[in-house]
Amino acid sequence: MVNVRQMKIDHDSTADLSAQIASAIREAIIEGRLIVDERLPSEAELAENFEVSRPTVREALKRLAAQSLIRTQRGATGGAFVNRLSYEAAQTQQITTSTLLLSMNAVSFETACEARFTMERGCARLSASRRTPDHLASMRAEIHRQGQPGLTDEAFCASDVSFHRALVDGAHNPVISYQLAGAVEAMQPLMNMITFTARDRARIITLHETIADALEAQDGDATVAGLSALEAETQSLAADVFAAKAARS
Amino acid sequence: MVNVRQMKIDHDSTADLSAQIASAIREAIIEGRLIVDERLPSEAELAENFEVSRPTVREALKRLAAQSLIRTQRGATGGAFVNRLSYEAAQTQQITTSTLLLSMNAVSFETACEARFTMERGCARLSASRRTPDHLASMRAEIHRQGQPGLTDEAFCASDVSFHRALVDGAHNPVISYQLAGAVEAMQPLMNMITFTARDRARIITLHETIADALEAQDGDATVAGLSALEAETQSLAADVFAAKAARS
DNA sequence: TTCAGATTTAATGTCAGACAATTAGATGTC
DNA sequence: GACATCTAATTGTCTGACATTAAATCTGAA
Repeated sequence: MVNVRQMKIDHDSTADLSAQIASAIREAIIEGRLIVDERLPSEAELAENFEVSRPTVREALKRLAAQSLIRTQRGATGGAFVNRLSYEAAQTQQITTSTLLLSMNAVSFETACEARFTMERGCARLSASRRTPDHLASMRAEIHRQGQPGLTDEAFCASDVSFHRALVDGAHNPVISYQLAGAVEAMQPLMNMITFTARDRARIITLHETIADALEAQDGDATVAGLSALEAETQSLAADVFAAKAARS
Repeated sequence: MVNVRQMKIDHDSTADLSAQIASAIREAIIEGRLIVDERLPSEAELAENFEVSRPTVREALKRLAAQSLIRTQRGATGGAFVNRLSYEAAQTQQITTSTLLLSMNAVSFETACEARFTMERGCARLSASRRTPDHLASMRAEIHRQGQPGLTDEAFCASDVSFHRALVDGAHNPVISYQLAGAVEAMQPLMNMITFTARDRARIITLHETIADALEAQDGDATVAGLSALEAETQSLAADVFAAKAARS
């Protein structure tokens, strides 16, 4: 099972050697030829096997480390080990990628918002049937926070994100939570561009309460309806804000 | 706007210098202090600014390159440039991460399958109202392929994935397509563990036809119902297969 | 004047060798 | 047996050099 030692790369290719090496090892991990917690050969050995220098091997390993595919440990029994990709690490990456994707591609608020609510509605029924008192309590706590005077717009948005994540987590399916984390969190920078008047906040809070009530009653249809109403409210609010901005400039 | 030149790191920290440098630059990109296509200072300059050697800077840049945050170009006017994260690159990353997450964490077929169908149902209504003849044609083509004799199980699964991606793309929302790509594609390795009898395939194909018909009729409710039936069928099929496997061992 | 080709130059890509820092385990001492 | 020390293996970092690439510049001839 010392597969890494048989891997070869093409020295005549124009591509970076470190990129090629990283790809080769990445493939081995994805295909299961390298299993979780297995130790890779030392940097010196890898350098010899691939017939490159140690710095080149190190660049390749750093690429893999950036994707959380490996971790490194110093010392006598140290080395590079295949990492178990945790839900947490995967979520962090997902959020970073989603956030950048939205901010760099001029994705309209409308499109991103629609995506988020569409997927949230998908898990609304599951959440309605599985939500625990814990999740309800988190949601109620966020609603309460949202109503407090003196709250900045940014804090209001952050609380909104927490509210929605609690809703999603209520489905008790870690894969859903992971997938939706990106969609929910990536909206925050876009939401932060909006100024919420007291009336806006009141309307949103009322809808949040409607949704929480529906979940408490384990009423899937009502939860979906509440989310749709919230989407409509959010979209119209954003449309007003962006129209005003466009008019000013 | 030469912000990178003012960034500093903590040389006394136990953390890798290259990781610190990568984080600092990553933050700058995420926060928009470095904009798309902007050129970073040369490796030599970065080394001087951060007070580290060039190899250390290079390791940091490779980390960022692995996340598609930057690209590098050789030559006189070359350097490292902030990358526009494309939907394509983001999707590739998402699929890799999702696939690894499922394979490394012993996620049950049941959980992953539920996640996928839950989110697909979310976008079913959008797809029903927006699908184009193109999408319908792709789906019909995949259904036809699935019915061909001599098709391997692997090819059957691949076609199933294509069918579902066409359904998702029918929503005409790139953010949804991106988010669901991971959920849909990551199921493939799990599906590949199943052996499909001719009768199994026939049942699945019938359900696929039901779904395609519902989409063609722009009937959201029927699409959702079709997906639910397909989920039930898939789950019971998988349950049988895994029960048989457990009994044999 | 203009264009093709050679030259320059500024970058990244790669290499070799060295030393520092860290850590597990072996060794030795009380 | 417990504790301190030494040893060895490994990653982290540095220095300096050369190779490769590609844009910009210069040069000379049509």
